[in-house]
Amino acid sequence: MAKSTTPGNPVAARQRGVTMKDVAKHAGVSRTAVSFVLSNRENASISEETRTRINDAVQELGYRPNAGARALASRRSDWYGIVTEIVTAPFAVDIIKGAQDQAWLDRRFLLIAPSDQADAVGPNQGLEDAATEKLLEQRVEGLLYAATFHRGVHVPASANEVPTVLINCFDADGKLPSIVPDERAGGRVAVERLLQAGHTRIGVINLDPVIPAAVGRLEGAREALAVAGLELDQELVVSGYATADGGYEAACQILDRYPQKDRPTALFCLNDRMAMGAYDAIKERGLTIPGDIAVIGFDNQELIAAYLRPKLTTVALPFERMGALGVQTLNALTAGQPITADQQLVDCPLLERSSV
Amino acid sequence: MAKSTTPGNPVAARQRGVTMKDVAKHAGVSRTAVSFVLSNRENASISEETRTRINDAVQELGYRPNAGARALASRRSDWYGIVTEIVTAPFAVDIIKGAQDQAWLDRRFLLIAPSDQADAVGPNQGLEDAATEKLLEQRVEGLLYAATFHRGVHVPASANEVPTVLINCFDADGKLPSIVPDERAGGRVAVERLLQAGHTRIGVINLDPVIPAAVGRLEGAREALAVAGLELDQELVVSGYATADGGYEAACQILDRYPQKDRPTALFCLNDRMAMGAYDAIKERGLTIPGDIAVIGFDNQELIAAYLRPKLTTVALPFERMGALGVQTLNALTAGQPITADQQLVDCPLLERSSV
DNA sequence: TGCATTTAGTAACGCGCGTTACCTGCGGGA
DNA sequence: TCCCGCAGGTAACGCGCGTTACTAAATGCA
Repeated sequence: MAKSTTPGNPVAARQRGVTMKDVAKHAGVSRTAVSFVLSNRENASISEETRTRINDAVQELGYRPNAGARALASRRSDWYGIVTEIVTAPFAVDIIKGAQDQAWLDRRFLLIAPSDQADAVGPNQGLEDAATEKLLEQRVEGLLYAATFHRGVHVPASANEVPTVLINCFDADGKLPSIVPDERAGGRVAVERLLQAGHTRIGVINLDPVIPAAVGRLEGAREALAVAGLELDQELVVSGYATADGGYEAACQILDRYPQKDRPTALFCLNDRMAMGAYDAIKERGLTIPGDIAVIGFDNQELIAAYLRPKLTTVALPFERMGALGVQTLNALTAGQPITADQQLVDCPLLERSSV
Repeated sequence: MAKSTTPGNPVAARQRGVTMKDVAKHAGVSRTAVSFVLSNRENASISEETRTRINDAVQELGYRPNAGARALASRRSDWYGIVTEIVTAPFAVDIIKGAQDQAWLDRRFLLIAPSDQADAVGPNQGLEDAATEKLLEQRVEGLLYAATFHRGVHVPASANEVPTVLINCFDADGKLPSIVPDERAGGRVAVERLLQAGHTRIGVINLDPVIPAAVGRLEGAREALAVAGLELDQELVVSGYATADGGYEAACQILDRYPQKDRPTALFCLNDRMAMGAYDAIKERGLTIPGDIAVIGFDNQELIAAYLRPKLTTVALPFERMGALGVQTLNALTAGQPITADQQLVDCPLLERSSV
């Protein structure tokens, strides 16, 4: 498909915007004067009178600056780009929200480019490369990469041309700064909450044990138990698929394995979807939440956690905050701060609802 | 990998971008020749030899076009803008995905600007106006407005300066084209499915009766019943808050009102969240789904519908398709098609799972 | 009065690119 | 021989703006 614009400039010609030149003519001054006033130059000497005359002209003509031309002349675009699979798999969409809000505050524009990358390792980087390339063509001053779940990733080589920050993922090559949730602290706070409610025998419904989320959260759980002088009973840790069905099955195993007196009185589900399944398993057995079994989740997926009955107490992933921090970090880097491979850990707050 | 864009001299590339002038010098031709080759001009006469020489130079230097400069010179940006509250309330995030994928196919870039507008009517249009303004400063060639739920909206006046299309909402002033779900057909298909499964006494858990979604879906339900020679029993229609709790209570009302033989054998829940609550009400009464009571939802909120047990049969809102259609409509408008206030209705497909 | 500042503004250049007008050779027909 | 036409380019302009030099008048100061 070639460009379908015919030589005649059909559409573009229709709409010619008001330029500085027009404003200048209308105000009876030079274009330079207009530029000075609009950019609020400090050591420009423009009398108060012409200044208002120019501002009036701007109002009357409805002048609107041309961001592209400005970027070209000033050699800075005020744009950041974010490459993300989140558009495809919207689980962590709050990252975008956080980043965009922060960018808006900082008078920057965030260009969002989709990356359909299903797996981090495979050579399916076509679209991701293309997205990065497209963003660089727009002359973004910084790049963000955001993943739907915490993991290591490889970024396209061309990302090295501008400051780059990873969000909810980290550089598998260990060269770029990143912002990730503090899974361990999250696991700790979850189990602390259960301990505080008097539970000492706690079942854990685990994710795939190799992913960073599972490793961190479980370690945090161990730490919390250790502080209370307890140990994590490996028999009470059951892994399953990260779905409601997986959670259901894992919960059944844990609940049916013991006579009532040895049965755990609380379940720590490493994500909310599995907690959703665990609810079913518990209710099926005629047990109540939190009376007989307390449940605590992880992720704070609103649609689940806030709508389960009883509402699910869970640990939130700080997506929005990570997004904002990403932009702030980019601000620092573009301002000249040296690039390091630091990992910023962001707190995962406990959200009390009614299941503990 | 074979494409060695950066390995040459990444540092130099960062400091000052490679321009056409550099490519021209490297290839020993004029800048014009480079421009002609890169834009694939048809009636330009460039020998095959210099053409390849230029392309080689592009590769070797890692030249990347400057989108802003190109837009400035050619007076077309290839950008569309989308103003949306979806970033804030990600329920309908698939609209963005659909729009972005389509834009990508059409070699256009979609700029996403957030609008924090909580209510459609209030004068809280500050942020929305600012977003529109910002997009126009980028010289977008068209605008999309996307809402999280189907309703009438007012768009900022400046939106009239470029072609504008509304998605999942419609112009309260009746002047702009819009793309909305065919709620009525969706309601029809849901009830048809229940009828086909043999249900004739169907309870309806309704939304706020005045919103377009409720009006349309209910009307569709009536139509389907009429075709089967049945009438909608108004006693069986219960409204509630659009939440799981609301659905729970409404379901309780319906289920407890009648002796078993008069009890409806199916529930049509006008959204999935309410269906989620209805599940609880049904299970609490020792009834099974779909054995004793069939349930059908609306919206296809994946996190709910795909994870409820049994999985929820529901009618999907065609967000992705609406997004894509929005971009396609914009393509037509920017290509010169006259602007009308047409409402395009998009089908809501039935998703069979296990609750009917 | 004489000279140096300061005030108030303007002319002109260039950012990177698309585009139009032009220029140069060369082969062929009359 | 002359002229025409065409392949194969190039010079030059302008898109809208930031920015640096420069100018011309008003003011300060001895």
